[in-house]
Amino acid sequence: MKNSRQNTAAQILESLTNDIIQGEYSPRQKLHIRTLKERYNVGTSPLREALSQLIVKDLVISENQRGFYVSDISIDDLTDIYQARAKIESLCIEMAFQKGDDHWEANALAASHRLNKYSESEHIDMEEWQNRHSAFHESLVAGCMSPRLLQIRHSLYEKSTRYRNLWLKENISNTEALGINQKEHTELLNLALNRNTEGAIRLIENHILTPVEIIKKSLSQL
Amino acid sequence: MKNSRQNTAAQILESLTNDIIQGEYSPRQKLHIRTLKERYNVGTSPLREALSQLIVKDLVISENQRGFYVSDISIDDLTDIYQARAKIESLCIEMAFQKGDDHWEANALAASHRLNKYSESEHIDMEEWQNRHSAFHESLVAGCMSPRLLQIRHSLYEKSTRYRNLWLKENISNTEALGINQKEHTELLNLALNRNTEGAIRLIENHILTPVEIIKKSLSQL
DNA sequence: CTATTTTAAAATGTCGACATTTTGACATTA
DNA sequence: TAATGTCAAAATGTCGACATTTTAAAATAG
Repeated sequence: MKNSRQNTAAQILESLTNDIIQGEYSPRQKLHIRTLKERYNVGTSPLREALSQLIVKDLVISENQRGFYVSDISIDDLTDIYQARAKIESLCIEMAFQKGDDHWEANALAASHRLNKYSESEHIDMEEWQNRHSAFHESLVAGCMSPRLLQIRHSLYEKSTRYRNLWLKENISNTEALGINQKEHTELLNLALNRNTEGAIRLIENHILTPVEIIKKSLSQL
Repeated sequence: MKNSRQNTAAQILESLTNDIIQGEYSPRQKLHIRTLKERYNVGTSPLREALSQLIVKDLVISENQRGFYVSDISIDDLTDIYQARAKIESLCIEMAFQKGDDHWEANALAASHRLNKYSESEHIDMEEWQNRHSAFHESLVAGCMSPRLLQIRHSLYEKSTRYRNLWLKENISNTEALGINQKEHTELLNLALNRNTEGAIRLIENHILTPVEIIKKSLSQL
């Protein structure tokens, strides 16, 4: 298998993005070209191209002649990202409430159902739950019909995921927060169907910002 | 002069970003590696690293084994970008009104003064005017104190500049729009000093969206 | 004459090599 | 002992070369 539809650089970018977000590499960690080449079995060029893209994505920084490092984290940055996320999500929700049509409602309803059913099931696989969870929220914001805002939303989500995973590493699987969430989700769906903008914004901002204080504590213990 | 503090890739990135935004290359134009190498006097690696970064910045797209192209433009994209810009700018303004302190006010006042004085001067250099203009708006949003939102704002601004320059190429220097703008700017400053959020948001959204219809017309004639 | 196949030229993406710079251990000096 | 200087090893960033793929023009067939 010589060629997939992606070139090597694009593949490495995916892997590296994932590995950084998942905490495979720690903040400020040096990313040695030599080591990465061996690990991902690639040459210099595609690797450096991927690292270059990660710079623009704010996951990596570089200093001339001193190589690449995983971006640092901080409580200030954590706060900033989550607050920006909350505002952008509100914005998308508000626009979706104005523009959303029958299909948007139907898709949100379906996504909510999929999340609900899985949340009530016996054994819960966290990854699958995450998928259905983000699918539900995505179904709601999709109604805003703005590719750029959705793109911004995604990039902020990626950055926040890094912080959340950092915290999850220490607190393996807390299923009790899940129940609380579930109520919020069905409530959010109803607010959407009733086009209750104010209520939805209040709820979603709270929904997003809730984890911040918990993660802050984990973070300040490092 | 062998080394500046920047490496070659970073330098090319600046040049290329500028050249694409300034319309040196047209939308959908093929970017031949060979040609670019000669034009910027660089080797393959740093050039491709710069192009890789431009992909993330949405100014360039690439197809595997088929090279790099300048991103396409469209009326839908134009509309989306400007509307997203208007919303983000409003958001920054709103937060700045809440968080802004005396220094923020002072800086805004100073920037407004610099813009005002230059707008009234005899001979106006467009580039200098642009600098003072964006400096004024930046002084206002700076009060939001959110690096991430300001970064998002900047990247949207860059993208919109490309469309505006596309239009400017056909309509060289229209100074009458400048007078109208000037009134809006002093009004915006007053709204800021009085923390009139609603008024400021209404004004700034209008201020940003005004050029859209004009650019649309230019664009649909291509 | 149009449509398909063949073929040569051009372009892309990847690799390894190399010059330059940084790093960090060791020696020298105050 | 602390501070500075020296030097070899390691790492970075850049280049040109090459295999593979795409492109587009010429040749062939229907």
